[in-house]
Amino acid sequence: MDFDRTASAAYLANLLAKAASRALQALADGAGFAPGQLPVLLELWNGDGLTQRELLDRLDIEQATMANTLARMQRDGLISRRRHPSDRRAQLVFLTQRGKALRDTAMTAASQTEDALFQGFRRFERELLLEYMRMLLANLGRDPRV
Amino acid sequence: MDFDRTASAAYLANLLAKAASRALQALADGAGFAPGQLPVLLELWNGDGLTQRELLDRLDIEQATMANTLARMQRDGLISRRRHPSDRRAQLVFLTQRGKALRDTAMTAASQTEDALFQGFRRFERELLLEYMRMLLANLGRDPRV
DNA sequence: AGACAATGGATAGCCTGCGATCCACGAACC
DNA sequence: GGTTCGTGGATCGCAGGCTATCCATTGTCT
Repeated sequence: MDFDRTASAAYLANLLAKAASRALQALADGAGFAPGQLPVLLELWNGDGLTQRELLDRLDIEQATMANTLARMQRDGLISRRRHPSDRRAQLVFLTQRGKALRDTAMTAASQTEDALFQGFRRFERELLLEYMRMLLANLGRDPRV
Repeated sequence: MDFDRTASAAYLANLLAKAASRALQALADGAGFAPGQLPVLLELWNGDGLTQRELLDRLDIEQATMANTLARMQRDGLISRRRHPSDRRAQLVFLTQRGKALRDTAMTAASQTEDALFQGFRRFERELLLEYMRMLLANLGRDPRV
């Protein structure tokens, strides 16, 4: 009883995540952000002034990871944090000018990565693949909700 | 111009890799190995006594990562290393009894993870999805060769 | 008001990934 | 035979995941 790695969705997903991250990183390096920061940036471009908790509710990463990612983003000058007006435990996360200015470049980098991935795919194939992936996630109880 | 994370293969692949790794880990923890060690174990069950270099040629990870993974596996008592008979730079990697004994448990854990992933999929859908994922990898120059 | 539970975040320690370096040995070439 | 180049591995420093804890504050309940 053998186990063929190349017939394992878990293994291929792992390879794919690594490869896509490297591809994105190649574009992101010059722009001044890291792949792991993109999801956070996407949320913030959609409206900043959120607490860490609110960001957490929108992304599928753990609180500890978020805390570290935000710390790196602050170090890199992408965000700043201010005290919450009424809850002294919380902070609000805002984009800096640099963070805001990154938007177009980063969006382009993300789109280019997607396009590279889907070279040679027909539209319906692309849609189907995405749908399958969402089904796998749902099977693991990870609905990429909304 | 928005960017919908849930319509991004890169993002979904990332989620999928994380979720699958967690699912596998839940099963692997009791068995005594870590998810990242599975690919190496699979190669070694297929025939041990390889050098680090030979393992590298068969897996898609970098040398530094392999060195660390092997160190952890040795620490955990899964492998042992002996000097290469004719090349004093190299070492040969062998499975310990514990490493060999893990095989059935680990294979089962891997299969169960795959089955969980593909719940509700028809056979041809499963095949198609795997094929699409391999195509994406090929587009990034990462043919999971052989 | 006081006690206790719940919540926002930070931190520590681990795994898995990467690139860059370094060291030791082997191979090739004068 | 010596110099130079290449190769097998280890190590460092960092990103980004995770769980488990801890701290401070807020909320709740009597």
